[in-house]
Amino acid sequence: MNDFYNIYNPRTDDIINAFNIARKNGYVLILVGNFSIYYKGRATSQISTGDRILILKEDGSLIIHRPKGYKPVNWQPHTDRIKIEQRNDDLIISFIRKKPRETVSIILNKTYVVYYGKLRDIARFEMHLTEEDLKKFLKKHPEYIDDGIRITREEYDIGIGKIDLLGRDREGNIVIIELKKGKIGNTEVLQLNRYVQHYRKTNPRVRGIIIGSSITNSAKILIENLKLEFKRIDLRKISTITSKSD
Amino acid sequence: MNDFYNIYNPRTDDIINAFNIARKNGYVLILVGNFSIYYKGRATSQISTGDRILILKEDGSLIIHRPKGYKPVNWQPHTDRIKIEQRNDDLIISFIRKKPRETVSIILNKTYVVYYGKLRDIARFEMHLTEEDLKKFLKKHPEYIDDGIRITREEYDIGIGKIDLLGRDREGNIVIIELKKGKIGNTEVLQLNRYVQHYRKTNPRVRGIIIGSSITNSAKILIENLKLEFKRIDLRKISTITSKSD
DNA sequence: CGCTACATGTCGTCC
DNA sequence: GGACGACTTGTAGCG
Repeated sequence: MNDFYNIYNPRTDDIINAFNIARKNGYVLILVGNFSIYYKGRATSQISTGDRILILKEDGSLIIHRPKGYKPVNWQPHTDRIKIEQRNDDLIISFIRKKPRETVSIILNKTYVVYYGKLRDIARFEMHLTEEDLKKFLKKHPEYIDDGIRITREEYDIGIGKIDLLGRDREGNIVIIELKKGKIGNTEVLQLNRYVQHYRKTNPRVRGIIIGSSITNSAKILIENLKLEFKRIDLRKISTITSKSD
Repeated sequence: MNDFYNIYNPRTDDIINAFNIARKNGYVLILVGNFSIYYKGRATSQISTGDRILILKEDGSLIIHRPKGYKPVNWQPHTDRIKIEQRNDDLIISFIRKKPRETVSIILNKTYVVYYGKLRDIARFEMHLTEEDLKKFLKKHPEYIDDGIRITREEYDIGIGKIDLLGRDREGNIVIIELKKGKIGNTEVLQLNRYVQHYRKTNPRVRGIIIGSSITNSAKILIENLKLEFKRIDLRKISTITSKSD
């Protein structure tokens, strides 16, 4: 990282300059300062002055953090335009997004430090133990779902939604399988039931199986009422098998 | 902000020191450097070296950002323990969370800058145009839902979920109202239907009304099939009324 | 662009 | 602590 600039207690000019240079060159800019924030868009929000961290990334994503909490207090997944205004002693910076129309504005009271520079990161991010992995595993090993099940389709779009895995059991029943990595709740059961109902309109021989690592009591009752099935499968336990056989 | 420390091209000792001081004093720490990341927990992930920004907040929340994108590449909503190891020339820092058991580890290749200090922010965050606001408005002005509706309950827990607003119309029907600030999809319709079914088990005279600013085609069809109602209400348009009458 | 469903979702809130 | 639903959810994937 050759180009990296850092300004302590920057003057208003310095801050404006920093934003302009960062935007022009595709730099990441970090500002730590004391400011208030106003948001207007799908919702509205406001917060008076406090010490916060602002990050403006090279692609225009904006994240503002308070000293506590995982989530940013305000943000913008993408900013199309930045407007900087000087009003008396204040510096007002507005981050504008076009769709949906949303604006995050900050009124800078005091800026402790601004720094900006080119960050280089071309690495590929890899994640595992996702629902996708579970699906791939069960497609290869349907016997973990139930004996005699054959998978015929994957991510099958039936117009009203997508079926994770579709198959047949050895009695010739259609088997609709809904996967969840984690715990099953009512929402997930209803999602499966909707697909099952869709098939049962034309064919009564339909089974619906929901797969997850656990289930809530309420969902368990719902499953029984709707004549569906639950199968407990923990992806983390299976992962050892996967790494061996794959 | 009196205590604010900043180290360029810090040595390994400096980095260890910075983390220790930050943790001890409840400081926020920001590190910009080149490092790889490993995550193991509910899922697993890995990414090789690249320039990234790490923020460790005073409450132990950890956020690691790449130079692009709104979302952090890795994170930890809370870290219970930080383990720092020196292995050859590498510095390995692990952020450990107990429940769920998850670990984010970084292997530092190069650290450009570390800074840490006390950030003070006691302001209250205020948000409006939320579903909560919509609910309050409609409780006061049920005529916006339909003529002759009287609201009797709010956030009414019926065991299988919570009904946003419960009321009666002038024909004596029970009216179950589900609110959404934004667009209605199938999930929301099914949620409402579940509550309606629950009531219809003992009483056939039940109406279900779902309120939102718009609706997907698929959800519209589903609503008709299930004999439910959709009412378009845009909170942003209503907000002018609210500000006048409230 | 609309729609659907995932996510290490996180987070509040109520039981 | 578990369950449930909102969220400025964001984001990918598909038609």
